[in-house]
Amino acid sequence: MGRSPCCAKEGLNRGAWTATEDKILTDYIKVHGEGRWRNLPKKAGLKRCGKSCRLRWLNYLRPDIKRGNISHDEEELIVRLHKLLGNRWSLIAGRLPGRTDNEIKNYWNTNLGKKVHDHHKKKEKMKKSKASLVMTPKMEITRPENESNVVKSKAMKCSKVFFGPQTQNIEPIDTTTVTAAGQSMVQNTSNFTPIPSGSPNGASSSTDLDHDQEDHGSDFMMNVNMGEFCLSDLLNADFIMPK
DNA sequence: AATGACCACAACCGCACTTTA
DNA sequence: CTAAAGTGCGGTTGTGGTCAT
Repeated sequence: MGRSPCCAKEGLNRGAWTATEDKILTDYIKVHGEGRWRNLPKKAGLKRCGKSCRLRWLNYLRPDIKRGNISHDEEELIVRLHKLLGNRWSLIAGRLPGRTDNEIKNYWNTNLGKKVHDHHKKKEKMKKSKASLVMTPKMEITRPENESNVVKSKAMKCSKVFFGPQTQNIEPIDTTTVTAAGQSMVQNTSNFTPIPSGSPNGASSSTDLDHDQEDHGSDFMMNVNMGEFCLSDLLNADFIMPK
């Protein structure tokens, strides 16, 4: 089915936004509210594509945007949420008040991604040196680098919950609701089992990026009620899938 | 001082999902 | 029910700033 392009490219401004454009957009949204992005530029008198306006507003002009460095706590939270959710930046951003998906994505790509990657490499090295000392055949189950136990991003908004065979005794989770903003919500989060730090299976320290050992549930699809997590929970807990 | 490499981040693009007529 | 419009999301690119040579 043919689709008209989101906006005619001719005669539209591109690139960095000027202060005047910002002001026009902000004023317009203050009066008319968000939404109707496609028509917004025309009505507001902006020579911009609607998408561009939306992005500018969401990532930069919104009054509740928190600017400045990502704190250590936020960083830890991002790492954990990424481990859990993969590249679903909007969901991750939803747990970090004032932060945008774009900001987190950028931060990940420039900082955390590298950190985690390096960390992974270190671990691989250590594993290898250990393995060369004591080598048993079944230890050679390897997984591609960076593979995580997460639902693939862009896979679609999960509205169904699927557990692998080992989870059959789990009570069915309530159906999910998807809000207009695309945030998926699950009413029941009890299927996430937070393991307190220091427990046999848990990571020893919340500052440690090393959570590889929790590669449980690699074949599950589930929705997460992120609305019920809070920062402290996430910082003090690791996630495993129920068995 | 000039310039090339690298980094950070804003903005763009295309696809997929949702809503509407 | 279906097609088209509207919107959101994640990946990628472009650009300005900083650092190293």
